[in-house]
Amino acid sequence: MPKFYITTAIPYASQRPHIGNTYEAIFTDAVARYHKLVGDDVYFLTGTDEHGLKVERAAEKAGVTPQQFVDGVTADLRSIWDMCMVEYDDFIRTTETRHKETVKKMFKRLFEQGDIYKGAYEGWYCIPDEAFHTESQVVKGETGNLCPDCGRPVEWTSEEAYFFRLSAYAERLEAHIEANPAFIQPDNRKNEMLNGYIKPGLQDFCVSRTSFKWGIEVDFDPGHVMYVWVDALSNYITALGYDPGGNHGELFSKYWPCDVHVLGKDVLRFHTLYWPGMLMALGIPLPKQVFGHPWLLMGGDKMSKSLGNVIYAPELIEKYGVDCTRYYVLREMPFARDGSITREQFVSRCNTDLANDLGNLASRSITMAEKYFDGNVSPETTPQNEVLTLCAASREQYRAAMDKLAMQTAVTEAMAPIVRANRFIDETMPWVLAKDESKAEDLRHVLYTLLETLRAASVLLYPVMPLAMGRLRAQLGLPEIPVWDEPAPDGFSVKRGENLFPRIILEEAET
RNA sequence: CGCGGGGUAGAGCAGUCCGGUAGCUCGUCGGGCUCAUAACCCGGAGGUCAGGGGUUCAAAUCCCCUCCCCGCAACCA
Repeated sequence: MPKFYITTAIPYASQRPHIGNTYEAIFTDAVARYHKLVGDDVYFLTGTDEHGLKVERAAEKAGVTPQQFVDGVTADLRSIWDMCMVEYDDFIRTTETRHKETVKKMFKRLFEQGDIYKGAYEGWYCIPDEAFHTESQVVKGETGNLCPDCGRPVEWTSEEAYFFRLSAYAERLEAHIEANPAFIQPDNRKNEMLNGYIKPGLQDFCVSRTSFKWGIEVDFDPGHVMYVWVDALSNYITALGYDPGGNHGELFSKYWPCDVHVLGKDVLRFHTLYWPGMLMALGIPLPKQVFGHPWLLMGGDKMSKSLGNVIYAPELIEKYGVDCTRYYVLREMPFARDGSITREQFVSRCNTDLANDLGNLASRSITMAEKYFDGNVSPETTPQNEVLTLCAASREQYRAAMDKLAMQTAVTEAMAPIVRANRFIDETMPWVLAKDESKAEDLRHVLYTLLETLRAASVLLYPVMPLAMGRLRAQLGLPEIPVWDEPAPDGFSVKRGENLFPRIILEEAET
């Protein structure tokens, strides 16, 4: 049984995750569920990045300790992941002892072997805010540069800091990226990494600070705490029981290297340059693939608090259900280009695809099966027709797309037979066949075709909508959880239940 | 000369790599059906494919130029 290790990036625990962040977890979950479906030994890791200045500040503002603060954010995040039916195997928090202890050892080892060195971090420093800003961040004022946060003057300041010697790995990184076309996905991002960062000259990056306290201590140099990269990125191996001394846990030996790191396009750089650089330094194999997914935009705009256009998953789930929410983001997000969500688009997509096409097909098919055959549809011979041929084709297309992480294509392929089957009903007119007793076997063939189409779809769409597909399968008289090679049954014994996807009525006030 | 992504029917998009009667979804108009969640099925209208020039028998698609929009600052994936 092939193993499949997949991760999300770990969201920063400074605030509640919105639907865009949540999309990443849902996407990763769907991929993980797909791999379980086809029989892989899947390990799915997610978690939270809980250190750093912003958390320290947010906690202060909230009047709680940083630990109390991240405890709250992480609990909320986990409840959102649960509502979204994101079923991870492990959840790592960077404030956990198991993580911190390993990271300290890693940091020390990297320092001892010369991959981490002490230097100076320079930048524009805002004294009242106690924060550094880069040249591009500061606001140009009449009397000098100003803090982008508070508007007060900033000073060019230097601070002692440790750096990771990424420059030493530039050639190896470039060679690896060139030699492994699948390493960076989507493809166009590969050139961006090569041309935008490696070729102009890779800079060493800062891995410690002395200007804030909320971080993992550099134990051989009190006063320094780790700054994001070594701390956060290493979660992918600390969670598996990696040991810088070589005494790895069972999970690490079994699941590393990672099959795919799923993350947002904005942090692709850190995962394709910084992280591999660190792994090379530690002598660990690189992840097989890093996928930088596009962003979910609110209409055409970036989702942001300041624009006040942020949507959170719980709100959608409470109103429209977990299946619609998952379906929307997975169906709507392209592979390489930003997707979009608005309430109108959401409602339209769910009504059209789920209520009108899929839900209604289930409803009319199962109702007819009960009406004409008391729910037992067992034809004497197995029908063969265009619809069933399409089912087989869609299954292959779906699989090919899923293996490439082309979720939108996979979902669209899975839905194709549903649309075809609705037409099939009009073509065959089962209500006419039902009036002629000599056509009973024909009628059975029609209904079997419809039910079998629904069964096939329930398998493909299970990773996307586990709850609704489980319900559909129950109505079809099938086990709730499908397997990829589930054979088409000789006959169906169905029982109608609640409508799977009630139509959503969008009220004026909600738009 | 900063980098990148876009500009195709009212809306959202595919097609552009590998030139050959312009396609999908939604909306709209007309028709059909009655098994179904006012759902489903069929048909119509609607586009000088941002603009200009070039190559070609033929360009949304290849080449050159111009214009416009969106990211690359921030909370943020």
